[in-house]
Amino acid sequence: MKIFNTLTGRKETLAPADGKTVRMYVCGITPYSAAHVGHAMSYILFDAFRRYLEYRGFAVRHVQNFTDIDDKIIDRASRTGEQAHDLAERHIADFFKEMDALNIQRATVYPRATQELPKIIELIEGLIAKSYAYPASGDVYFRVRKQADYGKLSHRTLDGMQAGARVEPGAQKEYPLDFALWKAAKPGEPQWPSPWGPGRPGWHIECSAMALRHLGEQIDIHGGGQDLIFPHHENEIAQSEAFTGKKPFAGIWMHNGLLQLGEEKMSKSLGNLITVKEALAAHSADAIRLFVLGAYYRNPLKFSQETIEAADRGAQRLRTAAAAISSSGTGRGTVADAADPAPFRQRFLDAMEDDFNAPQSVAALFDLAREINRGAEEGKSIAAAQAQLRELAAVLGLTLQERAPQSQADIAPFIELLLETRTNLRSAKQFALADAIRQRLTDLGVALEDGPQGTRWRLAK
RNA sequence: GGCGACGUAGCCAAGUGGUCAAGGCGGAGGUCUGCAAAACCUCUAUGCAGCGGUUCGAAUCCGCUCGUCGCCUCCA
Repeated sequence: MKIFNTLTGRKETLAPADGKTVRMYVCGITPYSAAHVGHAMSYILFDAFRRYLEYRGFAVRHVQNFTDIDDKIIDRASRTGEQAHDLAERHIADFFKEMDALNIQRATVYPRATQELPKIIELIEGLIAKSYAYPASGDVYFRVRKQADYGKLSHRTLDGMQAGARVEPGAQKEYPLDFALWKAAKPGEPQWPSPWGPGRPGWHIECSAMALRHLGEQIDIHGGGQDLIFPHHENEIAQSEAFTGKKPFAGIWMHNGLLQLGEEKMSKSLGNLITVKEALAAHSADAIRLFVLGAYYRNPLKFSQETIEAADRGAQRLRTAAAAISSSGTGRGTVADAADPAPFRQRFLDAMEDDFNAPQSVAALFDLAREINRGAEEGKSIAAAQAQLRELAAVLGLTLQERAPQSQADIAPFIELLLETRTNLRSAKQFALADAIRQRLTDLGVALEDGPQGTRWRLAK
């Protein structure tokens, strides 16, 4: 499988060291507020990527962090009067709930920054010992100029960055672009003891520590949104490679494009967001996943009401095909052969192998759906094709389940009673009454479809 | 100011040197149906922001112009 590597700017073959286990680190969230669809996009993409790797026989060790201590959390907590820790844990719990609802597989490990202090301190000490870092009044900074290849991921130079630097040079820094590994605690802030006094880790060091501790010194894939390339991932490389002396820290750097709402990226700081919770209230997980996977992961994607609704209908189309019944079941069909899913599977795989081109894989699924529907009309056997559709859809994390299964079980007998009555009315050519029942059910979100084998119903959306 | 992307049909979005420019949604017509829905069939970009250039051949490579976005500060 070939994957585009941000570091080299080329597609490269994914080849885990032991040939079997892919060690993948994906940057997680800072849990100070609700997750939005942009986060969902990133995690849906990496989830589908992981599912595909597993489908192809790789084992995946997937680590995703929580930055559960940082300025924003402290800030938010001080305003609400909540403990920083409680605030973070509350959002982490919500995050899990929402990711589960999106059918995102749990990572192997979810380390939290606040639970990795020993490793973080070990790293900082090591960097100081090698003079890659220096303490200054309780802070510790990374010496950016000490590393000749600093900037290689984001393809920048120190001079270029200084030109338009908006960073105000900290008084303690030797050089304006040096970044904090450790921040001295201000009064009242959460703090941990360290050789440089009480304080807390800087943003970037936690990820290096967690990756090193949970995956090893050299990992296969490091992923996240494109907005993390600089400074976050650049700094992670700097720290990790300086500490271990081994390059590359990550074999492939994989970055997803950002979700735009209107003409700007959806982000917490801009406040133009739709939360995952809101999205899930109105749309199925399949629809949200289809929306995300319908675009190439490295390109920006525009979110709009119209687009997500298109995904709703697309998801329904796939479900309908997966549940279709061949007309041969009625004895009408005469064709003995079966719909052949093999070419569609091949297209699906070829697309995924070439830099995880999910939109082309999705297109193959839609074409397979058409093949199934056509086969059903012609009375072909479609069971194998439907099994293939479900299997490949599952690789993308699509369930093809109708929504609201639990309430469906409860209301099913009542709906069926109504359908029975309506069927009798239709037999008696009482169409006005029959249509009235159908209309009322439609208004309540129950869609009816009259077919040669009787009336089928489903919950709409 | 520096760096990096992008601009493909009404909308979303693949394609990135050579049979027909994927797929979804929407729209038009048709088949089926008591009607509807679903499904199926046909159609919906002689053209890929604009202008030059390279090439036997370009949406696809190069240059310029216009427009949009991202990063350079927290951010998936």
